[in-house]
Amino acid sequence: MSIFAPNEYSVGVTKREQILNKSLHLFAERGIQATPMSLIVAESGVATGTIYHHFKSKQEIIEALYLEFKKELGKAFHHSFKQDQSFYQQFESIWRGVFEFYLREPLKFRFSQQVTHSHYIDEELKQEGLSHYQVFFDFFEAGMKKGEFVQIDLHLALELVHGGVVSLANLHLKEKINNLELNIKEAMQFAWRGITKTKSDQHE
Amino acid sequence: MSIFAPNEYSVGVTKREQILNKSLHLFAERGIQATPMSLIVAESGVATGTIYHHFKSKQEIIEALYLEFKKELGKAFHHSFKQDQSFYQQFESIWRGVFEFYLREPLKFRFSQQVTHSHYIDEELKQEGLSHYQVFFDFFEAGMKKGEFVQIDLHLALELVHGGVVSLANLHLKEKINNLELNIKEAMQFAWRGITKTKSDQHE
Amino acid sequence: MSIFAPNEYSVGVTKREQILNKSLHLFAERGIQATPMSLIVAESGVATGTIYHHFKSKQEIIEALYLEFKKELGKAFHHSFKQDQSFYQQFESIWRGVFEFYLREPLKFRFSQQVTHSHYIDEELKQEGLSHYQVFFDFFEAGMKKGEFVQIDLHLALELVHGGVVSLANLHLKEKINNLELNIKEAMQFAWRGITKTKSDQHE
Amino acid sequence: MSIFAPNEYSVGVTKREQILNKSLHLFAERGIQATPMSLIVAESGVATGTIYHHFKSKQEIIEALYLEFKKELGKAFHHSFKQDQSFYQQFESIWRGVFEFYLREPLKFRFSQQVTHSHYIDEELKQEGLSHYQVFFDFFEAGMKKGEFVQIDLHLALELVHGGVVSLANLHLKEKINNLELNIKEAMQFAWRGITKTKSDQHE
DNA sequence: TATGAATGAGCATTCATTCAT
DNA sequence: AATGAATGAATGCTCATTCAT
Repeated sequence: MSIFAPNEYSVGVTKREQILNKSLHLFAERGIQATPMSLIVAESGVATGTIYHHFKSKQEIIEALYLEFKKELGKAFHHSFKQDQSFYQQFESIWRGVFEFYLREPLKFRFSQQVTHSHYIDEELKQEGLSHYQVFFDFFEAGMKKGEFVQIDLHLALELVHGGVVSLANLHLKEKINNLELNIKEAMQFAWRGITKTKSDQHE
Repeated sequence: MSIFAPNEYSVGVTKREQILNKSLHLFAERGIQATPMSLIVAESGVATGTIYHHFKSKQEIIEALYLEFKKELGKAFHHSFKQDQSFYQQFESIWRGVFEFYLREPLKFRFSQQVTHSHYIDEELKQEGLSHYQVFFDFFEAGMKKGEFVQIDLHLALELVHGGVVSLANLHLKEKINNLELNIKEAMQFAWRGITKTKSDQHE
Repeated sequence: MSIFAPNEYSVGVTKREQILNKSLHLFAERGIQATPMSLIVAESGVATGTIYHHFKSKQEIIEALYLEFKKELGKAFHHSFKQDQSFYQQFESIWRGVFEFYLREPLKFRFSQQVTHSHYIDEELKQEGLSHYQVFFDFFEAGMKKGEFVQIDLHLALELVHGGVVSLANLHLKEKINNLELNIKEAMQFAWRGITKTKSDQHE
Repeated sequence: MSIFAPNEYSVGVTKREQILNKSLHLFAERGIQATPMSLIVAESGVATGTIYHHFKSKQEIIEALYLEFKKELGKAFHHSFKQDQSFYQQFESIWRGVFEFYLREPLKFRFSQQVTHSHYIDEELKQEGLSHYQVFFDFFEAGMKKGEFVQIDLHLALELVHGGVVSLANLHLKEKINNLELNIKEAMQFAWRGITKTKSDQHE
């Protein structure tokens, strides 16, 4: 590839990035196991050896993508969080920040869903990712201390709230949602009601 | 196989069932793609040809297990539902019924988690499974009509409520939950608050 | 299969014949190697075991069909041969007899073509079939003795004459021949000129 | 592979050629269906993957060999043809050219016989090969126009003449022919008499 | 850094055949 | 005679990875 005749990939995109981009695409659309290295080679326009120059193995590509995803998800949590707001406003910021990240990066979202529920990433690596959620943990603990939120296991709370974001993103990306804005509000308030204390409708 | 010399598998278990049982085990514990047919052969104590006598392909085993799971999950919804009870009691029955099914059948639960987020089952087959949730849809619609539940897309409601059950089952099976009974109550009430109307803490 | 409810195969056709008929069909149309026993089972409406009750192996079915073919071809030679006719009339009878047999039984013809040029039938069995051509050998030898036919190796003569019949049958069955009657005459006279002595156009 | 340590195959023979050579050998001697890829691997001294690096499938090896054969047969037709000779001399050149090609390349000849009468090559690919025979078609048409040859379908003429070459080559390679030179002359003149017009011995 | 031919263990599947009923 | 579940060696092929250039 001459520098005088840059091809379609050469404009500021390194081979490493080409490989990651195409891998993400293929993993998300076809599934990880249905994406052989040879296909990544063919699609990303590099040679077999070049992939193995940048990544030790297929597993390492998966892990690189996973870590990148977790980092960006962490950012989505972090950036959308605004101090000096009401708990509700903070909650909404986080919820929307993550949801919008998923809609903005549907490939990364789908890839993460696959990886989370498969055996591609070992528990250890999954644990590492937890640090990105610190913002949520801090937010939720503060709410609990103030008596605004129910007393609940932090991890469980994260899963319950995050699960709702994922569910709506999933349904929306599958085009099963008609009125998106309305359902965003519903899903969000579902979680908000879930975590906040109410006096009346407690049972037992 | 004579009735006088039954082998270790012969007590009322057909070869077909042996194959399905062992496949479920291996899929759940090692992952589907990490389970070659040769391993199923070795573990289930049948010959290669016997597997292909009963199932057209590995894919067909996966689909058979998926359909079986969906059917049983449908039963878990159905059997735990008791008419002539308060909405809350009905809700709790369903929630607990499904949750208990997951704890009773952790292999099926794990297998379903894998399959749901992979490309092994096509959309069409996934749609078929929806019929099993009719009990929930009926229940939720009744609650909406009576003004007890929030107005929300039925599928979204199912996902939001079911997502909580899955989250807790997941954390529990990974031994991340200390006080199970307490967290069951919390997760359940998270969902109950989520779906029920409250007067005070609505935002906007 | 009850005697009160004979199925479509039972009218005077034994299972053995069903198997042979369907095998011939499948071998001719798909090729021998592309016809697994399981397909013969499915198409002939018998059980696997039944085939192996009547035939020791797939090879034995092929050989049974081959021998049947050779016998019928022998008959085609024999029956079409009429003594007390001119050499040309005898030649024409044989040529046409064989050609008509091929058109009457295209499946047997195609099967024989496959088998002749493959390794399914060993040389020994092929030799056995030669006895059926005795009629031709006798006819040709008589013609040579009378000085009507050229002095030529008998086997070669058979191949040369028979080859023309096969060529035309092949082209006709592939629908490459427009005017069949004309081309029959041409192909036949090609062979007749070939085997008969002429004074003029010998070279050297 | 260093030039200082060439292995036993490296003298100007690419892996691709090794594979084709050995495949031809095995196909011709054992039959195509009796030649598993594993045997080609073992005999050609390459790895399984290497075969599939050069050929998409076993079918593609067969097709490559078939096309190579057809091309060389075309050359045999073409090169042996000499303009400015009598029709008989042209005929003899072609006949002998093809016959000698078959004797020179018995493996290719046997392979072609197998393939021609099996289902390995589809009609379309067989049609493509016809272009190689143009020399014969031109020669024969010229002879017809000059009134030297009988009026006969070109394809049929090709088959009738070529069939004789094949018959003799076959018998010779099976060592059924004693005096080869004599029988070459006989078979050739059989065809020559067949295609040339004679005044006397026409019937009807 | 980059290339792509070469590798070979491993995979899903086929298929002729056996055998208990 | 007939059945069809069961067998397992063998097949064509895949695919992550290595290595010489």
